[in-house]
Amino acid sequence: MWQPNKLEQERLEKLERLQALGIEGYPRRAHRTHTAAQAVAAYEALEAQDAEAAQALEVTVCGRIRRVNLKGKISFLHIEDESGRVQLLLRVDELGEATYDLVKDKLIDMDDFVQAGGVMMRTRAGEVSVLVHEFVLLAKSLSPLPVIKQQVLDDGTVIEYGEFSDVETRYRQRYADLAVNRRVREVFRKRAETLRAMRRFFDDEGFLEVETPVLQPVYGGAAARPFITHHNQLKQDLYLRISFELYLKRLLVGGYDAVYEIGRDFRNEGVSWKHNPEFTMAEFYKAYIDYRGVMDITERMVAYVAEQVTGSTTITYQGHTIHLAPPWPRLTMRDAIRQASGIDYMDYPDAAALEAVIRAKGGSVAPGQPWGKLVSYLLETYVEPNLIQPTIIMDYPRDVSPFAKRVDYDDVHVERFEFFIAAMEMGNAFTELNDPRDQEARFLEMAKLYRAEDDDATPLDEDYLRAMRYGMPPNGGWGMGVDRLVMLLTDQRSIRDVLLYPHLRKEEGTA
RNA sequence: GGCCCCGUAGCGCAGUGGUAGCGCAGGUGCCUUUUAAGCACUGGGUCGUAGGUUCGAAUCCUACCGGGGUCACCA
Repeated sequence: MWQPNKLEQERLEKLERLQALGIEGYPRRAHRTHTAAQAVAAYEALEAQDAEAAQALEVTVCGRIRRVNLKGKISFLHIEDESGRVQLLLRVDELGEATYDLVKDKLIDMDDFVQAGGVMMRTRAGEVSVLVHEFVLLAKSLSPLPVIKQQVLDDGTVIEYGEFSDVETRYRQRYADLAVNRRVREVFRKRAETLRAMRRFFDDEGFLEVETPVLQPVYGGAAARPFITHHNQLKQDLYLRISFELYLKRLLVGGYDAVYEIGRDFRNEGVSWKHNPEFTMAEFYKAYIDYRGVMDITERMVAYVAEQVTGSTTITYQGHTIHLAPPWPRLTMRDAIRQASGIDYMDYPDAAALEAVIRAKGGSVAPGQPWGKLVSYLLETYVEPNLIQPTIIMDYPRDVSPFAKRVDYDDVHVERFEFFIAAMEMGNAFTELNDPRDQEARFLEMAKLYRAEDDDATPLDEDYLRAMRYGMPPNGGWGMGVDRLVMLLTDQRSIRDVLLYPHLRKEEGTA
């Protein structure tokens, strides 16, 4: 139940006073001929040709009031729409007293949406403005937004005074955050551009965009705890997908050469600066290439998207200058770990020995973990934090990679790589296993390996094996955390800052 | 889940045992080219919640709620 505070009560009273004057607080219709940016641009273009003619440019603009400066019989308002801001010059002799007094008596507030019709002009101070002769309230704001003032310097840089920075309130009330913080709006514009650029890239490469089930009877394709839900009519438990992998590869059986999907995955696990329970994943599978082909596509895709979104393949992330142009260094996992930690894990072929040497070096790992997980621990601890420039780490242990093909003449490693940028794991890819007998064995092996300690052991997907038995072309597959790429391209430190509505605990007093 | 930090007016913050403050925003008045407009006057607080210690608590203690960080977890 809304309890209006003092400021809100004042605005409610203003709304009543407006209604008493016959002025609708939330009229049905609005009219606009120019965005703020278009109005200014149109005037400047005309002015460049003919200063006289420019004075006759009629516009009607709409937007939210972001600055109010009342000066007696003349007032300046700045309104903002998505395109930017434009100044309104209100004069009592242009508007008439009745309308002018709405502003002078502050029945119109900061944050209200208004419509203003008038002619474009330049003030004495030189600002392109609308000299208003028609002024209409479009929507009353009852709750004032946080106040941020800005100073625009001659070179166009904007200095902001006052802040709306409380992260909890910003995430809970993203609408207020967006309304007030222009830079936040910019982040989500770049997010959209990132997605567009990715789709354009894959489409141009001949991939088919597909959509596969979010609700799955058997989850798989990754190791994560799922969210469980239930279909009432079918009396069936369903899982929210943790990956798209197995559904996408079935499509290669179906005859598509190359497919991709961009969508939401759900993982019932911890929340952190790089984890959200639901997040955006991109995956592709392409027939007749191996993981080296996937590496090439990865490098080109990331460079292309960066170029499209930021204008360059060299970006700045949290103070680091990062070069995304291909080629990226490719290191085997064994070499990377050996160089960074001094440990050659091939010298410790069983889990107990590897665990012992990790402990001897001061590492802390849970006892009894599979060998491959210990190797992953070494990578995460010694290698990953230093991978600022884009780097491909390849050839992963077999027992943590149930969908990847073995490396030739190597019983330990599989053709799998992950790529890292800014010390973040961005994605994961393999030469995909397409032998149904091998795949079945790997499922069973994984179940044996993980059942003991993981309550989320990946179930065996019989239908996936059935699909594979019809024949699956050799293929390379790939998955990437899109949110992390957006973080990189927008220089944001937390995944929450690239999600419009990051997950938060339920607020007290709300349903 | 463990540990650490934070929660004071709409927003940003100060206040570490003795009458709750500042800036912006708000209200009233003045101002016909301002732009972080200006000038004068002025209202506004369950100090996250609940207990406790104390003559006295925003301040110290405990628990809880919410947030952030970090570790664990995330083949």
